[in-house]
Amino acid sequence: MSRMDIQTRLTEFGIAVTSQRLEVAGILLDKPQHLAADQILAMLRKKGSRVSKATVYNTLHLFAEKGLVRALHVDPSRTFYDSTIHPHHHFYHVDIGELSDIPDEQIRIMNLPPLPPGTELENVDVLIKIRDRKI
Amino acid sequence: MSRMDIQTRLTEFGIAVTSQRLEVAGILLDKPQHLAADQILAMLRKKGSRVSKATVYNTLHLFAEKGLVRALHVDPSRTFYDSTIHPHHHFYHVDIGELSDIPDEQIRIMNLPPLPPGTELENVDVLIKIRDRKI
DNA sequence: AGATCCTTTAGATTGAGTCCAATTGCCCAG
DNA sequence: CTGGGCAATTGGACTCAATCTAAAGGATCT
Ligand SMILES: [Mn+2]
Ligand SMILES: [Mn+2]
Ligand SMILES: [Zn+2]
Ligand SMILES: [Zn+2]
Repeated sequence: MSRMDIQTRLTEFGIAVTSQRLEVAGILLDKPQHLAADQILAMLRKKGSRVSKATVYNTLHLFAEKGLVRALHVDPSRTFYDSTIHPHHHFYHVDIGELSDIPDEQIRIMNLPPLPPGTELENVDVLIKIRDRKI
Repeated sequence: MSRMDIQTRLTEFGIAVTSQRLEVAGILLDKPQHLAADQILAMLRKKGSRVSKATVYNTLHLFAEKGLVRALHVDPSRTFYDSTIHPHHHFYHVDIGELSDIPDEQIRIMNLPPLPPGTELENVDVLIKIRDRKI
């Protein structure tokens, strides 16, 4: 995704463009992936970028709030940000703590229960936990 | 659940009985609920119990490992322990950060995708995120 | 009693995430 | 241009769930 495309993307989602936001988006939106804030910060630093930790966190919160990326709470120790916003579900490989997208989008949930009164649906997450097969 | 029942429960799950473990189990297994370690610690302290923080954490880890309770990673800030181990799914009310069981157990997932090679299924979690209805 | 082994404990430490007050940078009115 | 206004950024202090450590406690056996 080119610098220009990213700029357009931010604007589409109602996010004011700044150089720091372009840098963070440039890393996360590069491909379908799940990255934690500290991983993004490390990648920025390796590139020689000087974006601060506070800004990385602020920016990811803003992106998630505006719907440009999706926050995932799976690993108990940190929040992952998903560059894919098209609805999809995940495998979580518990032995290695790694998250991957479910290729088959055909998962369907039958008999969705009635929601508690006064509430509305935000979204449905299916998380399939897998582990190494023990022979 | 009586003291004696809890004792039996621990033994069934291969957990050596100690007074601290009975106290922690006494609180968590009291009813179907989702509690974080610090909530359990606070409840113990209010009762005048002297179980240490380290023991509460050790104990909950042990319980989850042995299958007596289930750890849930939903709230990004802490781990909740579920006293219900019968397979079931959850609502997560994002506005108030509260977890509740889905009453209708009839949720069914169709078209479960093939697992990555060399892995086996551990379990499937469905998390339905809900929020206050905006009029 | 002593030896062995598991469990508990206080307190220090870790680390993701948040907060804050000061600074920077951008945009526009005069 | 110029400087006032305002959002965005920043370093560093701070929070707090969770973990670690090394010492003490407790049970069981001989
Ligand atoms: Mn957050
Ligand atoms: Mn844990
Ligand atoms: Zn994904
Ligand atoms: Zn539950």
